[in-house]
Amino acid sequence: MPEHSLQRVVENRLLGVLPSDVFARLEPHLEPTSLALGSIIYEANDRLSHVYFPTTAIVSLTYTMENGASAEMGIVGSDGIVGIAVFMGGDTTPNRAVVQSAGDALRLDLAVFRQEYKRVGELHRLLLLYTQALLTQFSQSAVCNQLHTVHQRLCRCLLLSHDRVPSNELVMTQELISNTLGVRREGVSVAAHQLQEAGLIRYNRGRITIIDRPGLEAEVCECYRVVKSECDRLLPYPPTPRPPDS
Amino acid sequence: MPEHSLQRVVENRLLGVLPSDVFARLEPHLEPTSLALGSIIYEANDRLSHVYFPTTAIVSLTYTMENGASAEMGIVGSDGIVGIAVFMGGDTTPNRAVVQSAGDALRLDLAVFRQEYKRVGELHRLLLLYTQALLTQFSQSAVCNQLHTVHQRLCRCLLLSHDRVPSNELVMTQELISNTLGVRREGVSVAAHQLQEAGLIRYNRGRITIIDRPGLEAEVCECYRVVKSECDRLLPYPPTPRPPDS
DNA sequence: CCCCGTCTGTGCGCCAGCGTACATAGCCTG
DNA sequence: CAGGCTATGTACGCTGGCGCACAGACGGGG
Repeated sequence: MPEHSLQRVVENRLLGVLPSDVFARLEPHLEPTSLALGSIIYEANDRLSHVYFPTTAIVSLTYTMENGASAEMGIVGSDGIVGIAVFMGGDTTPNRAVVQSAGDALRLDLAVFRQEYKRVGELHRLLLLYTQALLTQFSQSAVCNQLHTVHQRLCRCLLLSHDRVPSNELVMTQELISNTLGVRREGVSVAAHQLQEAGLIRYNRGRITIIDRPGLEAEVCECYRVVKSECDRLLPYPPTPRPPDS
Repeated sequence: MPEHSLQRVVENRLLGVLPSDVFARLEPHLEPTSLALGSIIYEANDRLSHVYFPTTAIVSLTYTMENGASAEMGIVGSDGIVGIAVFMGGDTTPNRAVVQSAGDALRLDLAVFRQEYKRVGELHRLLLLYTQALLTQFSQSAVCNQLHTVHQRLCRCLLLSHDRVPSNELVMTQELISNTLGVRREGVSVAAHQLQEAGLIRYNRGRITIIDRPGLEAEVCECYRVVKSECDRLLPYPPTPRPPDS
């Protein structure tokens, strides 16, 4: 059996494209963790003790205002890492990380992570590329929030989430979605209802099933495609594991 | 005279905090350029030949939709660098860089820049810190665009611009501001009129003068403070040159 | 099996900002 | 100094989304 067989079953895109020697150094320290819906990985200005590589969970990066209102700037799933501030040098950020769809992640101790990062090798390179992809997410959120309707933005949210999860079912409530879109829960309710009427999704008490993905793609604004294609351009899929459309 | 005397008169925060040996290597290649109002430094997906360190100009990073509508995700002034994609590894980004307030910049050839960056020294460290500050700008734009009024966001735009320019006068038209805020020009017109009536600013055909800065700070949303304090936390001012409040 | 907490649906008055259309007012140029 | 271009002011009807107030409706626990 090939020495990197373990790597193949690791369903995280960043870990999946690491050279096997780098992965081998990290692998003993990767600790499986399950992330519950709505739980908070870090608060604004928290110092982290670990970084997280989601596998089936989706984590939403949001900012919460003094008055309690909140909005999202980007999401991290099996394509990325939670905790970029620890390698960008600032250690903390003003946003918080909330689990938006329940699932699993691999967490890695900060000391181990930093040691590997300092080698300025492939991990370093990949993380900066990922950070650029995240920058695109952030910027497109700014644009989309300003120029598009709740309906369009809900489609974007569903598609981005679907891309980062292995199944057709998203475990997320309309309440949580409204916090990330920065709109009222009722607004999400009517928009979701329309999508269900149109036969694009089905949902029930916190479980959303994507039924007609091409249909959603037809309704979504160009922001989704910009983020998606930039993400694919910057971080190719792993060579052998599960292809994107399987 | 100290060997880094030239550095002191360089009114760019990033260049200003470089160790003098690093600056000495770059200095011969820094080429003064003047940036005209509304001119475009790079288009979406352009490959750059230089990076730019603004000194008195302000550059707005915006995305333009297929239908021509646009919105801003962040601005770069004397605190930063235009062209982060060249060191993040992606080479291009989906946004464009437009000169939002006329002024000057120092430009640096890409080959020279990359050579210094590859040393993974102080320049490398500072650029990643700056990128994190920019990430905060992007994310706060996403939040602010969703949750705040045109009035508040105009104040934010004026204050962020004022922070990045040595004088009280901003050379920018309401038309350009409306492109960055992603709203109608008429909307900017009424908001600016209110600020003038309140005695906070004065303006005339593309020239805006900040009269009452504390007054603006009283009207702006918390987003401004978040960006400002994160920026100051991550990138301290140069030790000796011009203090921030002079 | 029933109860209660959570999740979702719906209605109504309100307002910020849009789209459109046009008016005025500086500045530059001839 | 006249004419035209650019920048700014104003008005009006329209609509997306807000705030609020409830009304179901599903599902897990006692």
